[in-house]
This record gives sequence, structure tokens and C-alpha cells, in this order.
Amino acid sequence: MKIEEIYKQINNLGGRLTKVRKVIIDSLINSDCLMSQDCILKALKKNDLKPNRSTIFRELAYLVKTNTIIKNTINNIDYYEIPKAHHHHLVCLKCHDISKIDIKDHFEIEEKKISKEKKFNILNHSLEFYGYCENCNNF
Amino acid sequence: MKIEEIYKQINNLGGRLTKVRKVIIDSLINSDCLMSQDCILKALKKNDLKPNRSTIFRELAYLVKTNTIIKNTINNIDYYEIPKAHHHHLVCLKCHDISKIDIKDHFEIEEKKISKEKKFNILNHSLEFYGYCENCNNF
DNA sequence: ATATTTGCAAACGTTTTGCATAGTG
DNA sequence: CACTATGCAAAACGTTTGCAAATAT
Repeated sequence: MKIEEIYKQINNLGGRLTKVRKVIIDSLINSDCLMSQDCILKALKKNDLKPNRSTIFRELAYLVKTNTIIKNTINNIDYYEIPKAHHHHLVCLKCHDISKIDIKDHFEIEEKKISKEKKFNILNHSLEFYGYCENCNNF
Repeated sequence: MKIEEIYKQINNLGGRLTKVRKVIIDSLINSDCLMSQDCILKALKKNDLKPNRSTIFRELAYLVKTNTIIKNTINNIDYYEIPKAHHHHLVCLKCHDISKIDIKDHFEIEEKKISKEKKFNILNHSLEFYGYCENCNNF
């Protein structure tokens, strides 16, 4: 999904393209990994925007509700990302570090099957592997 | 993992096999799907146990910390399950219903590859498909 | 001009904590 | 007996809300 399409979609829903909203979408598009709320706040500060915490909450809730972004809660922290069909992660159970992995999944076929059999309209998916990273595995 | 092994593991770590702990482990083993805290509380009540809320929090945190159970947060609600290598779900973005699906994954091979390449010791994984269930898809 | 978005401060609900008591091995 | 687990009440924390002012279309 290109950024123009996202903007248009927001317009169609009656939403405004505020500075905060644009920066959030922009940074999520340019970051190819999960961003926490703190991470998003930092990106906003870099653009000289210091919105109130409640604004961020409302903004992220809005973007999730309109399916513009996806929320993924790992280890009690909410992370956000642009739906891109592929977002797979290695999550360390000890240091809680999260790293991206590229694995070939065969989900397109599976998803079509599920859509038919279960009549469930799949928009995206998330896959996380939990375990110990190299550092933590060696105590 | 058999229940005796779990009990032994808890003992080895210096943990006690309290009534609450046993019922939680039992009900998670016998439930083949995700259980929320409320769901676990109901199971405890069925066994005439009405522990304090803080006890449940502490207990679940303990079981997660010792890798006896897994926590999976979906739509802001923490769900718990026994690690069993396979726990895949369909999550409705509208009514928030969660249903189990059995899909053949090829992760054993992938996991071995990742373990080698990234030196990441994988213990388990979670896979969720997000979208609209049959009811919600028809508005 | 109209509807959406924002900041602020207060309210809310969930989760955590400290400590004394009870329970387990 | 030593140590873990529990209940209780209070504290801490993240998140949400109502409203008036600011902003976008």
C-alpha cells in the first residue's frame, strides 16, 4: 500500500491529514520493523511534534480501527506496523529483544483455503518465534 | 509435556504444588485453546478455589517466568496456554472472537534453520490470522 | 462553516507492592 | 523448620474521558 492510497483512504473516511497523523504513518512506512509507542513518540519529536500522550493513544487507536496499521502486543508492550503480509519476529524470552526474520511462508495458499473453508476474510497475520537469543542462551 | 514432568520441574525450581497452581496447570492442559484470566478464574471456582486477584497475577507471572505456560496478548487481553508447538488462531478484528485452526506448518525445518543461522534457541511460536469472521464480514 | 483533532486534568481500571499470615516440603 | 505462596489494602501505572480550544477541509 502506497502512502497516497493511505492518505486517500483516510480522507474517504472523513479523517483529517494532521501533522501527527502523517508523521506516524510516514515513520511506520519507513520503519520496516515494529514500533512501540515510545518509538513513535521519538519519531514525532524528531519532526518537532510533541503531542500529548492522550493524543497518541487516540491516534493509534484510530489508525488501528481503520485498519491503517496493525497492533501487535509482545511482552506487555504494544507495537505497531503497517500491514505488509509479512512480519515475522524472533522474541527473546529473557532480554525481550525483538528481531525481524525473513522466512518463506506458504500462507497465501493456506489463507485462501481458510477463507473458503471457514468463511473467514483474512487481512493479515503475525508470526512470532519465542526462545533465547544468542546472548541469553549462554546465561 | 506430561503433567508429572511439569510438577517435577516446578519442584526442581523450589516451587510448591499448591492447589491453585495445580488447578491452573490442569485446566490449561485440558483446555486445548487459549484461556484468559477470567476463564482461569472460572476453572478455579469450579474447584472451590477463590483466590485473590493478586494471587492469580502472581501465579500466572510465575508460570510464564518459568516457561511452564505461554502468554499471548490479543486485542488487549492476555491469554495463556501450555506450550505445545502448535497454537494458531483466527482473530476477528470486529467481534474479537478467537477460534483455533489446524494448519500444516513447515516450521520444524524453518526453526532448525533459524536456530543454526541466527543462533536463536526457539522454544515455541505463535501464529495468528487477523480478519473478519463470517458474521462480521456481512456487516 | 463544519467536523475532526488536540491538550489538559481528572477519572478509571488493571496490575503491582509490602507486609503479616497461612501453607508446603 | 525454612521457605514459598496467599490475602488484604494501598499504591502505582497505563489508558480513557469530557470539554473547550485549535486545526483541517
